[in-house]
Amino acid sequence: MKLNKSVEENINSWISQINVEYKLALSVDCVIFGYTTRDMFVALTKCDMPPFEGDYSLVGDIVQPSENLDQAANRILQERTGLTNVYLEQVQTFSETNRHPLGRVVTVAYYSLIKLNEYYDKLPGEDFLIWRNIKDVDTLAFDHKEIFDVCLSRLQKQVKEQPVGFNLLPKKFTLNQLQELYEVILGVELDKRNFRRKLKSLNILQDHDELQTDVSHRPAKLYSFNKKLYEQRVADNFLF
Amino acid sequence: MKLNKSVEENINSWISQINVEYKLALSVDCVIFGYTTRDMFVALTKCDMPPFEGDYSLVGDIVQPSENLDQAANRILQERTGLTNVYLEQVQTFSETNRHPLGRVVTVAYYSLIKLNEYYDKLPGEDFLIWRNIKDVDTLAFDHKEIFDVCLSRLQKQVKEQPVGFNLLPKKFTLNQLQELYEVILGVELDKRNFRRKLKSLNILQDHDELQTDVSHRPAKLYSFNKKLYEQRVADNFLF
DNA sequence: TCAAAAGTGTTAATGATACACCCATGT
DNA sequence: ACATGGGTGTATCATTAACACTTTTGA
Repeated sequence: MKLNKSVEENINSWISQINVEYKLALSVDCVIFGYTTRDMFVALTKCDMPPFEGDYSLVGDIVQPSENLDQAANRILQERTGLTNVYLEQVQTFSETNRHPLGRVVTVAYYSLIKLNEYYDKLPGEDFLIWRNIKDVDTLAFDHKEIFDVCLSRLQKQVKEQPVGFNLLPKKFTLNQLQELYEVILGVELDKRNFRRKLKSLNILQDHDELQTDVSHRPAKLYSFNKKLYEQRVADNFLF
Repeated sequence: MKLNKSVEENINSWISQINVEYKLALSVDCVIFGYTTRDMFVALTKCDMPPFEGDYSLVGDIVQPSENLDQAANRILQERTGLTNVYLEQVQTFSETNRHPLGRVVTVAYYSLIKLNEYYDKLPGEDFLIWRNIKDVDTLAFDHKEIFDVCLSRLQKQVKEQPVGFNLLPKKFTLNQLQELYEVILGVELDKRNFRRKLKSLNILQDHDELQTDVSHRPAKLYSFNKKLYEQRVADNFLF
């Protein structure tokens, strides 16, 4: 793999990890989706690598010899957000030979889902991780815009087929919060009554007979996702 | 990556390609599905690598420095079957650190679809590639059984959402041939009248006003998949 | 004339869509 | 009392599922 000389001279956090003796480096790039009321964000970080200085990139890292891809993705999540037990989903592997200026880096894309409300105080400051509204993502370093688009499409598909959305809400939530989440992810408006009928018919929500507090209007009932009901339903029929 | 000494000593077709200086090798493994009337096969090859001597494995190879993953998959297909322009779909990347006895090999799984009827005479002999009925796949070398299962599930899902099945049939086919294909892939029986109504309503088939020949019963009409109609339909609404 | 697969319609059930008003709470 | 979001039902339409007989051809 030929390296551009001017690129080789630029030392940064990546070059120390890509031994030019390797034929190939493997990395994991995470599209970290963070949700908070009515807004979906993606975690970005500033890129200091030519020719992408000043651009933003997804967060990623080289896969270490001792770890598999899921472990690498979890480590990256932990290092960048401090969070463990985050929902992670492998999406696709990107391998264009010239996709990385430092040499041959094949990257495995993951998306992950984070409740920004709940964990915001735990998350590092703005200069370490930038949370960009997904509606405002235009260009990114490397092929990261393509990776972002593919991961967002995958999320949109999965949210219609599997109960992944609950990873973006607090344990207990109202039906309207859930509907708003679906609307933000899918970028469409949904009918309130049809949405409720649909979700209740799925029979995967647990009613806690508990109400919202601290709202200046009629408080809504709180529900939670019941994994056991879900698995039972999957075993019986299909779902969604 | 520590190598088991007894394994290191066994020279075979892989060890020459996995330089122990690399931290990691990247490979592509293909689940090559071949279809012929009422039967779906997968291409296997005999494995001579301890501890899997005598087992069968999927066909795969190391990704070369000059090629991306799709190119590697196409090359493997070409080398093993002689076929080009084969339908290929990247499925998932497998990365357990101990999945390969010779060291760290991360593999990207693809599935591909081949018309066995049409190309059977072009395919290499039995000792080079073994075509095993997918119903008879039990154990495979490495983690290849898991890869096979994941790829088969993916095919079953995609065939319900996209027009991939047509890659397994000759250009012109009868509606019953198409139905049999779906039944074999999905492992279920379908209702003839409902199947026909459904497919005609999709409006992606072209009627050639042509009949089967050489059959000892009433000949069926021949249809072909019309890509333009399909793309138009995708542009308008959704599909399937 | 027989065997073998081709071809064709209707009904019932289910799921999806469209749509408007009253309710409970805090201020 | 008012502003805010919470909560509910019905009618229509589209899709899916279940089901059996006649037709055409070659042997």
